[in-house]
Amino acid sequence: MQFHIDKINKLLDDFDEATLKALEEISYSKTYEKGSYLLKADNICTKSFFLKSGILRKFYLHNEKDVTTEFYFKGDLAVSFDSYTLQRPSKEYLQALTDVTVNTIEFNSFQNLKKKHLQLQELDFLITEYHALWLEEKVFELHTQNATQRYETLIKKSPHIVHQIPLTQIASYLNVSLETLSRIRAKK
Amino acid sequence: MQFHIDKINKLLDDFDEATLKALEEISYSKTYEKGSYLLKADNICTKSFFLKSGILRKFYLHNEKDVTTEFYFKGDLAVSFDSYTLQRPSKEYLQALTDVTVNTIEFNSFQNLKKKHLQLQELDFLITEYHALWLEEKVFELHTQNATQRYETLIKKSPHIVHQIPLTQIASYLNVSLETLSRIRAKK
DNA sequence: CGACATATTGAGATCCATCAACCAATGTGG
DNA sequence: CCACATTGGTTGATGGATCTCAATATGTCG
Repeated sequence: MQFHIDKINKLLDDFDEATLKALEEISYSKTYEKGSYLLKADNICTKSFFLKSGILRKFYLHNEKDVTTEFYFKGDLAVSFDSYTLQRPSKEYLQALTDVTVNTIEFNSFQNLKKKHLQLQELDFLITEYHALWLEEKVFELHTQNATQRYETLIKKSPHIVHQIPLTQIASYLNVSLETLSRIRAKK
Repeated sequence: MQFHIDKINKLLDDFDEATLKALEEISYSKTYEKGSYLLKADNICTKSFFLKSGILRKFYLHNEKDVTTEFYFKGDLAVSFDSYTLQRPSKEYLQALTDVTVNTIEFNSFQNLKKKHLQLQELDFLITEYHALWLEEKVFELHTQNATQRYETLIKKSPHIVHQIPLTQIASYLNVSLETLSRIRAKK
């Protein structure tokens, strides 16, 4: 996985002046207050959010409970993937867990820019590949690990999550009840 | 999802003569006997397989049991995604469940061809997107559905799987024990 | 038919969700 | 600055879903 991140960073380092400038021209900075929504269900995800500071979470509602699908930190790129890709209504919400500053790029602007800048096509491709690899790992973990193991994997991969985010949301991210997660932690 | 498949088909319909011809030149047909392996774990997945006839399955070993990750039918494209993408050793096996005929394309040949043919870049991108969408759906199902519901979803989405494939493998695909799946079916 | 793979059924064990009570920390209105 | 509400977390008891182990049945093919 790290290998793939390096690939993306290398591409970014090699970006043409022109490409960089064009990207800057279509992106704009925005801040959101803690608790507010960058995207709500039933709306189309027409923007991508590059997180400059703060924490985001993505979730959907299922049987009146929320299921957290991702946390985003500084440097992460947040979208509701299927809504963004297919430009259809989202099942997911994007919410600010803290005050947040993002660089925003409109889907349409980016698509237009891609036509002129081959490096952006490459970038988009690598990011999509990365997302798919990430999802494969997630499915693998859901298939092979129990609640305790999933929690341990999370700690190993993203120790910062455990320190900055309420247990309730971590539990829903791990697909475990709050109580079970609490017990898992008590055992150590 | 269907929308995205249509998008891919439309692109294929619009392919240049030159692109089509180049593709044909680097692909070759091959047959495998029932039970044989197109890819084994620890090897790098250097080929993609376009299935012309027969059935394939993809799986990995975990605690001495196999976990089936996918079935492939006529018209499907089979690779071990992370091994193919990163060109690193595979955790997964690709096995012929029946006698099988595939069109094979080498990873390297395809990458070279992509440089010259923009339409192939587009195709690769759309296929990767499709794979990611597919995985998102799978994670969603694992999070929200119990064994019975997952089985029903499978029947609805891929009724042919249930008729042509041993229960043992369907069970491991659904992440359910053989016994539980057998009971689920008995209840109907 | 006999042998081997595949599927069904039963009984007990295990993991985890749910429900409910409780506690601690934080915030808020009066 | 206190009383109370709210949020987040812990703990206990119970039940349900599903796994595991074991016995039996069914199917298939040389």
